[in-house]
Amino acid sequence: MVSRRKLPRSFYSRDAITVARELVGMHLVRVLHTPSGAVRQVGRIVETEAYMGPEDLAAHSAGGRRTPRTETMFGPPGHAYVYLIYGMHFCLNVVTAAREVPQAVLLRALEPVAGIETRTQGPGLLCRALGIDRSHDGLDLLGSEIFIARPAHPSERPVRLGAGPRIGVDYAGIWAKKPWRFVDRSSSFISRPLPSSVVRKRLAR
DNA sequence: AGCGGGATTAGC
DNA sequence: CTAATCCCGCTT
Repeated sequence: MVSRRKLPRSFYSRDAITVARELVGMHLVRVLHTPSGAVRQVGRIVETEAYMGPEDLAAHSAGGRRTPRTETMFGPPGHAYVYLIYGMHFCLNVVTAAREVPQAVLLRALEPVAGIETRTQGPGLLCRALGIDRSHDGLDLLGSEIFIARPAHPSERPVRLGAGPRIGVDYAGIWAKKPWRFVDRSSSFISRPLPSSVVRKRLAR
């Protein structure tokens, strides 16, 4: 039963970098409760990004900025932070750390496992495929609508973790260069390949 | 009130 | 490379 493997609050009660690394390979589960039953979608998380809060200029919570939009990030860990970007796409994040510590992990891509019919390679596409929007902001990820679980069969393909700079945050100066984007290098479903310099560095070892 | 821009995507 | 599209955060 998947629910027994649902990640506990303690998993999210750590810094965003740690959570972002460990979320790669986990299963994101979306359950649509309809009058005629429940529809379950499952995707393997293959790409994440950590946003470290006040000091991280790439984060929405940079400088401790607390506004109606970012309020959820200041709340307890293990909840969904969903925002609208470019007037047309939603992005799903997982709140981490602790109350008053506005850190989060952006879920950037999934590899379909069950019930996913459209592309999930990119944060906007991921939300579109799972029907996630601003109405899910603040949702508890230990609930039954959206949650994350450890794969039922650990014997499946192992994660080959790779890291590189985060996407689309060039305005953040040195923070844009931190290797806080994590991908499963064994997956062909990430939104974009890691920079060649990173790959070269890894191969050179 | 008004204004500028964005943790993206698709299309030329 | 650029348009699309609109909410939000900050300035007047």
